[in-house]
Amino acid sequence: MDENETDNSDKLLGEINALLRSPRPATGKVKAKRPEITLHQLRIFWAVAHSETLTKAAKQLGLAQPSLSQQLSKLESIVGTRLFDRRSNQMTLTDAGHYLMSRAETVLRNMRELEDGLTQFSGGQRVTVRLSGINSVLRVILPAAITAMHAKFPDVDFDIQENAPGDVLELLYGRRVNIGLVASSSVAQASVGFLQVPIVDDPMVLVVPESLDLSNVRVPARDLRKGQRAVLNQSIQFIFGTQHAKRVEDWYDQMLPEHRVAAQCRSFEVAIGLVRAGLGVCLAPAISTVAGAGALDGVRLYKVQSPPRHIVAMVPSQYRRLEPYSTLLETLQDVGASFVAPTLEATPPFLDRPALNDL
DNA sequence: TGTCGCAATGCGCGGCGAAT
DNA sequence: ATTCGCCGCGCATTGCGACA
Repeated sequence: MDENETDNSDKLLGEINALLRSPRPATGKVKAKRPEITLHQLRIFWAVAHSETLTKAAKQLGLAQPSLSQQLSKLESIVGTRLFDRRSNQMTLTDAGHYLMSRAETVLRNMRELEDGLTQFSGGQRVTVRLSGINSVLRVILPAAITAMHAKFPDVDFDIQENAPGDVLELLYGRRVNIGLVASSSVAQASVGFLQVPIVDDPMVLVVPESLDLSNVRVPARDLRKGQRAVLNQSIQFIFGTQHAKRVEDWYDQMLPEHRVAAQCRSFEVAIGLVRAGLGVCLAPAISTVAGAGALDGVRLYKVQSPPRHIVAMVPSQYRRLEPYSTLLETLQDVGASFVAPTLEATPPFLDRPALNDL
Protein backbone atom coordinates (compact mmCIF):
# COMPACT_ATOMS: atom_id res chain seq x y z
CA MET A 1 0.00 0.00 0.00
CA ASP A 2 1.10 3.52 -0.66
CA GLU A 3 2.08 5.16 2.62
CA ASN A 4 0.28 8.33 1.58
CA GLU A 5 -2.89 6.34 1.11
CA THR A 6 -3.03 5.51 4.83
CA ASP A 7 -2.52 9.13 5.78
CA ASN A 8 -5.15 10.16 3.29
CA SER A 9 -7.68 7.72 4.72
CA ASP A 10 -8.29 9.77 7.85
CA LYS A 11 -8.25 12.98 5.88
CA LEU A 12 -10.73 11.61 3.38
CA LEU A 13 -13.38 10.71 5.97
CA GLY A 14 -12.76 14.06 7.65
CA GLU A 15 -13.05 15.91 4.36
CA ILE A 16 -16.27 14.13 3.48
CA ASN A 17 -17.70 15.25 6.80
CA ALA A 18 -16.22 18.77 6.56
CA LEU A 19 -17.73 19.30 3.13
CA LEU A 20 -21.12 18.37 4.51
CA ARG A 21 -20.99 20.91 7.35
CA SER A 22 -23.00 23.91 6.28
CA PRO A 23 -22.81 27.20 8.25
CA ARG A 24 -24.69 26.82 11.49
CA PRO A 25 -27.79 28.95 12.12
CA ALA A 26 -27.21 31.90 14.43
CA THR A 27 -30.45 31.31 16.33
CA GLY A 28 -30.60 29.14 19.42
CA LYS A 29 -28.26 29.16 22.36
CA VAL A 30 -27.45 25.46 22.34
CA LYS A 31 -25.61 24.23 19.31
CA ALA A 32 -26.89 20.77 18.49
CA LYS A 33 -24.17 18.32 17.56
CA ARG A 34 -24.20 17.83 13.82
CA PRO A 35 -24.36 14.21 12.75
CA GLU A 36 -21.30 12.96 10.89
CA ILE A 37 -20.72 10.05 8.59
CA THR A 38 -19.43 7.08 10.55
CA LEU A 39 -17.35 4.13 9.46
CA HIS A 40 -20.26 1.95 10.49
CA GLN A 41 -22.50 3.73 8.00
CA LEU A 42 -19.89 3.43 5.26
CA ARG A 43 -19.58 -0.31 5.89
CA ILE A 44 -23.34 -0.70 5.60
CA PHE A 45 -23.43 1.49 2.50
CA TRP A 46 -20.66 -0.60 0.91
CA ALA A 47 -22.39 -3.89 1.74
CA VAL A 48 -25.75 -2.77 0.35
CA ALA A 49 -24.13 -1.43 -2.82
CA HIS A 50 -22.42 -4.78 -3.39
CA SER A 51 -25.28 -7.10 -2.50
CA GLU A 52 -28.01 -4.90 -4.04
CA THR A 53 -30.63 -5.73 -1.40
CA LEU A 54 -30.85 -4.79 2.25
CA THR A 55 -31.72 -8.35 3.20
CA LYS A 56 -28.60 -9.84 1.62
CA ALA A 57 -26.40 -7.08 3.03
CA ALA A 58 -27.92 -7.60 6.49
CA LYS A 59 -27.07 -11.31 6.37
CA GLN A 60 -23.54 -10.50 5.24
CA LEU A 61 -23.02 -8.05 8.10
CA GLY A 62 -24.80 -10.12 10.72
CA LEU A 63 -27.31 -7.36 11.46
CA ALA A 64 -31.06 -7.13 11.15
CA GLN A 65 -32.37 -5.62 7.96
CA PRO A 66 -34.21 -2.73 9.71
CA SER A 67 -30.93 -1.59 11.25
CA LEU A 68 -29.44 -1.22 7.78
CA SER A 69 -32.47 0.66 6.59
CA GLN A 70 -32.16 3.10 9.48
CA GLN A 71 -28.43 3.63 9.04
CA LEU A 72 -28.81 4.22 5.31
CA SER A 73 -31.57 6.74 5.98
CA LYS A 74 -29.30 8.55 8.41
CA LEU A 75 -26.45 8.54 5.94
CA GLU A 76 -28.72 9.91 3.21
CA SER A 77 -30.00 12.63 5.51
CA ILE A 78 -26.42 13.62 6.40
CA VAL A 79 -25.44 13.64 2.75
CA GLY A 80 -28.65 15.45 1.86
CA THR A 81 -29.50 13.29 -1.12
CA ARG A 82 -30.54 9.77 -2.01
CA LEU A 83 -27.67 7.32 -2.44
CA PHE A 84 -29.82 4.46 -3.74
CA ASP A 85 -32.76 4.15 -6.08
CA ARG A 86 -35.22 1.83 -4.36
CA ARG A 87 -36.90 -0.62 -6.72
CA SER A 88 -38.74 -3.80 -5.84
CA ASN A 89 -36.09 -6.09 -4.41
CA GLN A 90 -33.20 -4.03 -5.71
CA MET A 91 -31.18 -1.08 -4.50
CA THR A 92 -29.13 0.62 -7.21
CA LEU A 93 -26.65 3.43 -6.68
CA THR A 94 -27.58 6.96 -7.71
CA ASP A 95 -24.94 9.31 -9.12
CA ALA A 96 -24.29 10.54 -5.60
CA GLY A 97 -24.06 6.91 -4.48
CA HIS A 98 -21.45 6.15 -7.13
CA TYR A 99 -19.48 9.21 -6.09
CA LEU A 100 -19.53 8.19 -2.42
CA MET A 101 -18.75 4.58 -3.31
CA SER A 102 -15.36 5.36 -4.83
CA ARG A 103 -14.39 7.39 -1.73
CA ALA A 104 -15.87 4.93 0.74
CA GLU A 105 -13.88 2.05 -0.74
CA THR A 106 -10.64 3.94 -0.16
CA VAL A 107 -11.59 4.77 3.42
CA LEU A 108 -12.66 1.20 4.23
CA ARG A 109 -9.66 -0.37 2.52
CA ASN A 110 -7.27 1.87 4.37
CA MET A 111 -9.00 1.22 7.69
CA ARG A 112 -8.72 -2.53 7.15
CA GLU A 113 -5.06 -2.24 6.22
CA LEU A 114 -4.45 0.01 9.18
CA GLU A 115 -5.98 -2.58 11.53
CA ASP A 116 -4.07 -5.41 9.89
CA GLY A 117 -0.82 -3.45 9.93
CA LEU A 118 -1.18 -2.77 13.64
CA THR A 119 -1.51 -6.47 14.42
CA GLN A 120 2.29 -6.77 14.14
CA PHE A 121 2.53 -4.53 17.23
CA SER A 122 -0.10 -6.42 19.17
CA GLY A 123 2.38 -8.48 21.19
CA GLY A 124 0.68 -11.40 22.84
CA GLN A 125 -2.82 -10.37 21.82
CA ARG A 126 -4.81 -12.60 19.52
CA VAL A 127 -4.79 -11.89 15.80
CA THR A 128 -7.53 -13.05 13.43
CA VAL A 129 -6.60 -14.01 9.89
CA ARG A 130 -9.64 -13.74 7.61
CA LEU A 131 -9.55 -16.20 4.79
CA SER A 132 -11.95 -17.10 1.98
CA GLY A 133 -11.62 -19.90 -0.54
CA ILE A 134 -13.24 -22.57 -2.63
CA ASN A 135 -14.52 -25.66 -0.85
CA SER A 136 -12.02 -28.23 -2.11
CA VAL A 137 -8.95 -26.19 -1.22
CA LEU A 138 -10.31 -25.32 2.21
CA ARG A 139 -11.00 -29.00 2.89
CA VAL A 140 -7.75 -30.46 1.58
CA ILE A 141 -4.98 -27.88 1.87
CA LEU A 142 -6.05 -25.62 4.70
CA PRO A 143 -6.35 -27.99 7.71
CA ALA A 144 -2.70 -29.06 7.58
CA ALA A 145 -1.60 -25.48 7.04
CA ILE A 146 -3.58 -24.21 10.02
CA THR A 147 -2.29 -27.02 12.23
CA ALA A 148 1.27 -26.05 11.33
CA MET A 149 0.47 -22.38 11.89
CA HIS A 150 -0.92 -23.03 15.36
CA ALA A 151 2.42 -24.52 16.35
CA LYS A 152 4.24 -21.37 15.22
CA PHE A 153 1.61 -18.74 16.07
CA PRO A 154 -0.60 -20.03 18.92
CA ASP A 155 -2.26 -16.61 19.25
CA VAL A 156 -3.50 -16.51 15.67
CA ASP A 157 -7.19 -17.25 15.05
CA PHE A 158 -8.71 -18.03 11.68
CA ASP A 159 -11.99 -16.76 10.29
CA ILE A 160 -12.67 -19.04 7.33
CA GLN A 161 -15.38 -18.55 4.72
CA GLU A 162 -16.23 -20.98 1.95
CA ASN A 163 -17.28 -19.12 -1.19
CA ALA A 164 -17.56 -19.37 -4.95
CA PRO A 165 -14.50 -17.90 -6.74
CA GLY A 166 -16.28 -14.69 -7.71
CA ASP A 167 -17.33 -14.07 -4.12
CA VAL A 168 -13.82 -14.84 -2.86
CA LEU A 169 -12.43 -12.10 -5.09
CA GLU A 170 -15.21 -9.70 -4.14
CA LEU A 171 -14.43 -10.20 -0.45
CA LEU A 172 -10.73 -9.81 -1.14
CA TYR A 173 -11.07 -6.62 -3.19
CA GLY A 174 -13.37 -5.19 -0.53
CA ARG A 175 -10.70 -6.07 2.07
CA ARG A 176 -13.21 -8.14 3.98
CA VAL A 177 -10.75 -11.04 3.94
CA ASN A 178 -6.94 -11.04 4.01
CA ILE A 179 -6.29 -14.04 1.81
CA GLY A 180 -8.28 -15.69 -1.00
CA LEU A 181 -7.68 -19.24 -2.19
CA VAL A 182 -8.87 -19.74 -5.77
CA ALA A 183 -7.86 -21.22 -9.12
CA SER A 184 -5.73 -18.76 -11.07
CA SER A 185 -8.13 -19.14 -14.00
CA SER A 186 -10.81 -17.50 -11.86
CA VAL A 187 -8.78 -14.32 -11.73
CA ALA A 188 -9.67 -12.59 -14.97
CA GLN A 189 -6.66 -10.32 -15.09
CA ALA A 190 -3.68 -9.14 -13.09
CA SER A 191 -5.13 -7.23 -10.15
CA VAL A 192 -3.21 -4.13 -9.19
CA GLY A 193 -1.99 -4.35 -5.61
CA PHE A 194 -2.51 -8.11 -5.30
CA LEU A 195 -0.06 -10.98 -5.48
CA GLN A 196 -0.86 -14.48 -6.70
CA VAL A 197 1.19 -16.93 -4.64
CA PRO A 198 1.15 -20.39 -6.27
CA ILE A 199 0.01 -23.05 -3.81
CA VAL A 200 -0.59 -26.27 -5.72
CA ASP A 201 -1.16 -27.61 -9.23
CA ASP A 202 -4.38 -29.56 -9.28
CA PRO A 203 -4.74 -32.11 -12.12
CA MET A 204 -8.14 -32.65 -13.73
CA VAL A 205 -9.63 -36.14 -13.59
CA LEU A 206 -12.57 -37.89 -15.22
CA VAL A 207 -14.86 -39.49 -12.65
CA VAL A 208 -16.94 -42.38 -13.99
CA PRO A 209 -19.15 -45.10 -12.44
CA GLU A 210 -17.18 -48.16 -11.29
CA SER A 211 -18.96 -50.34 -13.86
CA LEU A 212 -17.64 -48.19 -16.70
CA ASP A 213 -14.16 -49.56 -17.46
CA LEU A 214 -12.51 -47.23 -19.98
CA SER A 215 -8.96 -48.59 -19.66
CA ASN A 216 -8.86 -50.22 -23.12
CA VAL A 217 -11.39 -48.08 -24.93
CA ARG A 218 -9.92 -46.71 -28.15
CA VAL A 219 -13.17 -45.96 -29.98
CA PRO A 220 -16.18 -45.68 -27.67
CA ALA A 221 -18.66 -46.39 -30.46
CA ARG A 222 -16.91 -49.71 -31.12
CA ASP A 223 -15.53 -50.76 -27.72
CA LEU A 224 -18.46 -49.92 -25.44
CA ARG A 225 -21.92 -51.39 -25.20
CA LYS A 226 -24.87 -49.13 -25.96
CA GLY A 227 -25.72 -48.61 -22.28
CA GLN A 228 -22.12 -47.81 -21.39
CA ARG A 229 -21.88 -45.31 -24.26
CA ALA A 230 -25.04 -43.63 -23.00
CA VAL A 231 -23.51 -43.17 -19.54
CA LEU A 232 -20.20 -41.90 -20.99
CA ASN A 233 -22.03 -39.34 -23.08
CA GLN A 234 -23.98 -37.91 -20.19
CA SER A 235 -21.89 -35.19 -18.58
CA ILE A 236 -22.36 -34.02 -15.03
CA GLN A 237 -20.76 -30.63 -15.04
CA PHE A 238 -19.04 -29.47 -11.90
CA ILE A 239 -18.99 -25.73 -12.12
CA PHE A 240 -18.52 -22.55 -10.14
CA GLY A 241 -18.11 -19.51 -12.34
CA THR A 242 -19.25 -19.03 -15.91
CA GLN A 243 -15.66 -18.77 -17.19
CA HIS A 244 -14.80 -22.17 -15.82
CA ALA A 245 -18.10 -23.62 -17.00
CA LYS A 246 -17.32 -22.54 -20.57
CA ARG A 247 -13.90 -24.20 -20.52
CA VAL A 248 -15.30 -27.41 -19.07
CA GLU A 249 -17.97 -27.38 -21.75
CA ASP A 250 -15.27 -26.98 -24.44
CA TRP A 251 -13.43 -29.99 -23.03
CA TYR A 252 -16.55 -32.17 -23.23
CA ASP A 253 -17.26 -30.90 -26.75
CA GLN A 254 -13.76 -31.88 -27.88
CA MET A 255 -13.38 -35.18 -26.04
CA LEU A 256 -16.95 -36.46 -25.99
CA PRO A 257 -18.55 -34.77 -29.00
CA GLU A 258 -21.78 -36.73 -28.62
CA HIS A 259 -22.25 -35.84 -24.92
CA ARG A 260 -25.21 -34.01 -23.48
CA VAL A 261 -25.35 -32.24 -20.13
CA ALA A 262 -27.28 -34.42 -17.71
CA ALA A 263 -26.79 -32.19 -14.68
CA GLN A 264 -24.90 -29.13 -13.46
CA CYS A 265 -23.59 -29.19 -9.89
CA ARG A 266 -21.88 -26.73 -7.63
CA SER A 267 -20.67 -29.27 -5.10
CA PHE A 268 -18.51 -32.28 -5.76
CA GLU A 269 -20.38 -34.36 -3.20
CA VAL A 270 -23.53 -34.07 -5.29
CA ALA A 271 -21.71 -34.63 -8.57
CA ILE A 272 -19.95 -37.78 -7.34
CA GLY A 273 -23.25 -39.10 -5.99
CA LEU A 274 -24.81 -38.72 -9.41
CA VAL A 275 -21.82 -40.44 -11.06
CA ARG A 276 -21.98 -43.30 -8.54
CA ALA A 277 -25.67 -43.71 -9.30
CA GLY A 278 -24.73 -44.24 -12.94
CA LEU A 279 -26.20 -41.03 -14.30
CA GLY A 280 -23.07 -40.03 -16.22
CA VAL A 281 -19.46 -38.92 -15.98
CA CYS A 282 -17.87 -35.84 -14.46
CA LEU A 283 -14.68 -33.89 -15.16
CA ALA A 284 -13.42 -32.55 -11.85
CA PRO A 285 -10.26 -31.22 -10.21
CA ALA A 286 -8.34 -33.96 -8.35
CA ILE A 287 -8.36 -32.00 -5.10
CA SER A 288 -12.14 -31.99 -5.10
CA THR A 289 -12.09 -35.81 -5.21
CA VAL A 290 -10.26 -35.96 -1.88
CA ALA A 291 -13.03 -36.51 0.61
CA GLY A 292 -13.94 -38.52 3.65
CA ALA A 293 -13.27 -42.26 3.84
CA GLY A 294 -15.40 -44.18 1.42
CA ALA A 295 -16.45 -41.13 -0.56
CA LEU A 296 -14.85 -42.54 -3.70
CA ASP A 297 -16.44 -45.99 -3.46
CA GLY A 298 -18.36 -46.88 -6.57
CA VAL A 299 -16.43 -44.62 -8.94
CA ARG A 300 -13.22 -44.70 -10.98
CA LEU A 301 -10.85 -41.78 -11.50
CA TYR A 302 -9.04 -41.48 -14.85
CA LYS A 303 -6.18 -39.18 -15.69
CA VAL A 304 -6.94 -36.86 -18.58
CA GLN A 305 -4.56 -34.91 -20.79
CA SER A 306 -5.65 -31.56 -19.63
CA PRO A 307 -3.44 -28.95 -18.01
CA PRO A 308 -3.82 -28.79 -14.23
CA ARG A 309 -5.71 -26.05 -12.49
CA HIS A 310 -3.34 -23.73 -10.66
CA ILE A 311 -4.46 -22.95 -7.12
CA VAL A 312 -3.14 -19.63 -5.88
CA ALA A 313 -3.36 -17.57 -2.72
CA MET A 314 -4.43 -14.04 -3.60
CA VAL A 315 -3.10 -11.47 -1.13
CA PRO A 316 -2.71 -7.72 -1.03
CA SER A 317 0.95 -7.21 -1.95
CA GLN A 318 1.92 -5.60 1.36
CA TYR A 319 0.99 -8.79 3.28
CA ARG A 320 3.77 -10.75 1.57
CA ARG A 321 6.27 -9.77 4.24
CA LEU A 322 3.87 -9.16 7.13
CA GLU A 323 3.48 -11.78 9.87
CA PRO A 324 1.58 -13.99 10.38
CA TYR A 325 0.48 -13.80 6.71
CA SER A 326 3.96 -14.35 5.38
CA THR A 327 4.42 -17.60 7.32
CA LEU A 328 0.90 -18.72 6.42
CA LEU A 329 1.66 -18.30 2.72
CA GLU A 330 4.85 -20.31 3.09
CA THR A 331 2.99 -22.98 5.03
CA LEU A 332 0.28 -23.17 2.38
CA GLN A 333 2.99 -23.62 -0.25
CA ASP A 334 4.63 -26.39 1.81
CA VAL A 335 1.32 -28.21 2.25
CA GLY A 336 0.52 -27.71 -1.45
CA ALA A 337 3.91 -29.13 -2.47
CA SER A 338 3.32 -32.25 -0.40
CA PHE A 339 -0.23 -32.78 -1.67
CA VAL A 340 -0.64 -36.29 -3.03
CA ALA A 341 -3.46 -36.68 -5.53
CA PRO A 342 -5.66 -39.77 -5.21
CA THR A 343 -4.58 -42.84 -7.14
CA LEU A 344 -5.62 -42.39 -10.75
CA GLU A 345 -6.04 -44.89 -13.55
CA ALA A 346 -4.18 -44.25 -16.80
CA THR A 347 -5.77 -41.99 -19.37
CA PRO A 348 -8.22 -44.00 -21.51
CA PRO A 349 -6.77 -44.35 -25.05
CA PHE A 350 -9.64 -42.41 -26.67
CA LEU A 351 -8.94 -39.45 -24.37
CA ASP A 352 -5.17 -39.60 -24.76
CA ARG A 353 -4.78 -36.32 -26.63
CA PRO A 354 -4.27 -32.79 -25.38
CA ALA A 355 -7.23 -30.49 -24.92
CA LEU A 356 -7.09 -27.25 -26.86
CA ASN A 357 -7.78 -24.94 -23.97
CA ASP A 358 -6.50 -24.56 -20.46
CA LEU A 359 -9.02 -25.39 -17.80
C1' DT B 1 -9.58 21.96 50.58
C1' DG B 2 -8.43 19.39 46.66
C1' DT B 3 -8.08 14.88 44.62
C1' DC B 4 -9.36 10.29 43.76
C1' DG B 5 -12.37 6.31 43.25
C1' DC B 6 -16.81 4.39 42.96
C1' DA B 7 -21.78 4.06 42.21
C1' DA B 8 -26.02 5.96 40.46
C1' DT B 9 -28.29 8.33 36.88
C1' DG B 10 -29.60 10.18 32.37
C1' DC B 11 -29.02 10.39 27.53
C1' DG B 12 -27.99 9.02 22.93
C1' DC B 13 -27.29 5.46 19.80
C1' DG B 14 -27.96 1.25 17.57
C1' DG B 15 -30.05 -3.13 17.88
C1' DC B 16 -34.33 -5.98 17.21
C1' DG B 17 -39.23 -7.68 16.24
C1' DA B 18 -43.68 -6.51 14.61
C1' DA B 19 -46.59 -4.14 11.63
C1' DT B 20 -47.31 -1.96 7.29
C1' DA C 1 -38.12 -1.60 2.32
C1' DT C 2 -39.78 1.40 5.87
C1' DT C 3 -41.57 2.80 10.24
C1' DC C 4 -42.49 2.33 15.07
C1' DG C 5 -41.82 1.13 19.77
C1' DC C 6 -39.00 -0.99 22.89
C1' DC C 7 -34.62 -2.63 24.90
C1' DG C 8 -29.73 -2.85 26.05
C1' DC C 9 -25.28 -0.80 26.04
C1' DG C 10 -21.79 2.69 26.46
C1' DC C 11 -20.49 7.10 27.87
C1' DA C 12 -20.64 11.42 30.35
C1' DT C 13 -22.16 13.60 34.32
C1' DT C 14 -23.15 13.96 39.08
C1' DG C 15 -22.98 12.98 43.95
C1' DC C 16 -20.73 11.05 47.79
C1' DG C 17 -17.22 9.24 50.86
C1' DA C 18 -12.31 8.46 51.87
C1' DC C 19 -7.93 10.29 52.16
C1' DA C 20 -3.73 13.25 52.06
